[in-house]
Amino acid sequence: MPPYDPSAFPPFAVTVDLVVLTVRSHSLCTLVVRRGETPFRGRWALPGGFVRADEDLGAAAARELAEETGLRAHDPGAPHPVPDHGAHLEQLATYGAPERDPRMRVVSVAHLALAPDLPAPRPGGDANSARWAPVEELLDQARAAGDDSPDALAFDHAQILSDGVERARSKIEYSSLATAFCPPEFTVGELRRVYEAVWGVSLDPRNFHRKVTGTPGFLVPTGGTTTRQGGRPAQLFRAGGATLLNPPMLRPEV
Amino acid sequence: MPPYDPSAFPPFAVTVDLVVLTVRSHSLCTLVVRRGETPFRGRWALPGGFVRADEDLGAAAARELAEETGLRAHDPGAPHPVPDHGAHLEQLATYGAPERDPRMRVVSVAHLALAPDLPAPRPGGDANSARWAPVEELLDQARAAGDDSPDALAFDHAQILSDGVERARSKIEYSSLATAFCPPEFTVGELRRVYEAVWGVSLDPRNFHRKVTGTPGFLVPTGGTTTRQGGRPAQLFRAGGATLLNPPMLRPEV
DNA sequence: GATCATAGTCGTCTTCCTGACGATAAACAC
DNA sequence: GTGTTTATCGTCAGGAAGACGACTATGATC
Repeated sequence: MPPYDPSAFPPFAVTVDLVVLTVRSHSLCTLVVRRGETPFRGRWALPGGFVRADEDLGAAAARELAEETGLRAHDPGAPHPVPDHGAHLEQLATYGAPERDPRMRVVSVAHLALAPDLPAPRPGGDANSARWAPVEELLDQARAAGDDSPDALAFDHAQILSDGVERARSKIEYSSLATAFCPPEFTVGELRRVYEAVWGVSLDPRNFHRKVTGTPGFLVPTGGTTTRQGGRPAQLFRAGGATLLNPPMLRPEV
Repeated sequence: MPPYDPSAFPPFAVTVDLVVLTVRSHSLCTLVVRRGETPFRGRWALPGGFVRADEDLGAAAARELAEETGLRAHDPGAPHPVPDHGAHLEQLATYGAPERDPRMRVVSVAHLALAPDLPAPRPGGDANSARWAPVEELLDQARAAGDDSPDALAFDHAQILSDGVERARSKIEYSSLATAFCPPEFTVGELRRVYEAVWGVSLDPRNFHRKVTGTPGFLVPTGGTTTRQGGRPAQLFRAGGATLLNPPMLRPEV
């Protein structure tokens, strides 16, 4: 089979960028790394890198995630849920404006990862340093200072982050995805605090408890209890097999 | 600024593929073109093509859509809705498995377009011919005959089509997107038949009427009436400004 | 022109879900 | 013990949806 005519199409570089979200001290945080190279040297950016020649897009995202955080990604397409507790990873969207990278044509396939609270990030790859930053802070900076401010994220990463956060906010409404922010065993209160942090609202503990325990297949009790949040001991649960929440959890109007 | 080191990343070709959906004679249909070139010569495929060197991804999708159907795409990011009746166009997902194209590494950014019923497609580009095919027929063939059957879609297009249909099915639940399948003025019954065709169910006309007319901003009456569906004359409506449907339209369990 | 078929529109009733909130339970700190 | 914190159960009113009856206005058929 003859190869394609190389003049028929221009060459592109393809990268993956990661929006890694977690909940730390009651606020939604994302992983950012400081760029050590031009362009945008010294600015914060989402972790990411080039897709290798024989690598699938999802595999590239999983590799970058492991390099930056040590997390193993769950493959949503796997026939059985992976028993150990890795991160949820899904494709978010693809960004390919011609001038988004000043040096050449780069198309970036952004991915969204949701992880339970992690120890401080281990710097790796081309990053001088890495940190968990509250998303509100990052997005407010981009809105207030403009994209050219030294506090703003590099490239179009503010847009990618914004899209990723919106995806997470809407997806926990109608799926069990919020459990991806929790450790393997968790209490109803811990799950409620995840919703509160992601949505930036406060929820009625009694109605929330009724909703999540009344949805078949959403939570399965492990039998244990814990007092790690203080107060009366709470039942421990694992995520059940149900992935869709029907009817959905309603996000309160602001 | 020095260019990137070319050895740091492998070259990719980037294409856009289109899932163009419409409702014809009470069933959900998609546009497919017959391939005139290897690979998969003679097989049906989704329309698409290479992204040009200075072209944004959305612009490439809009260009391909216009070439294949003559439709102009609405830009969802535009500050005001475009008054004329083009198609809804949005990015769907990106497919980049290393062997998805046998000749070289191709990453395809799939887009989803929703259009009102159109005249027979005009063949264009590299397609020998084009047709509207019922999606159930196409997907059943892929499932029954396997991907190597001559009836199956080329490349991974059965997967892309399946993802696009699922996106459309879920998105009309909580948005006013179903109006994109309708002409500029339409009746409640015509809108209901769109939902019925996309979901493959039948809906109660009375409850549907109550739901869509009771949601503020969803439909605005034009004052006219029509009897083009037979029976009692029905009020004509245009799509209102509301894009989100809250609470959502509930898809009946199968 | 009467009858019929077709489609549209308005109501009613029951059931389910949610939001608001009272009350009780079981731990810890002092 | 008292107070504080968190968890859990229960009650009640309001809203939305499913099921379905009733009526209306057109064109088609006899």
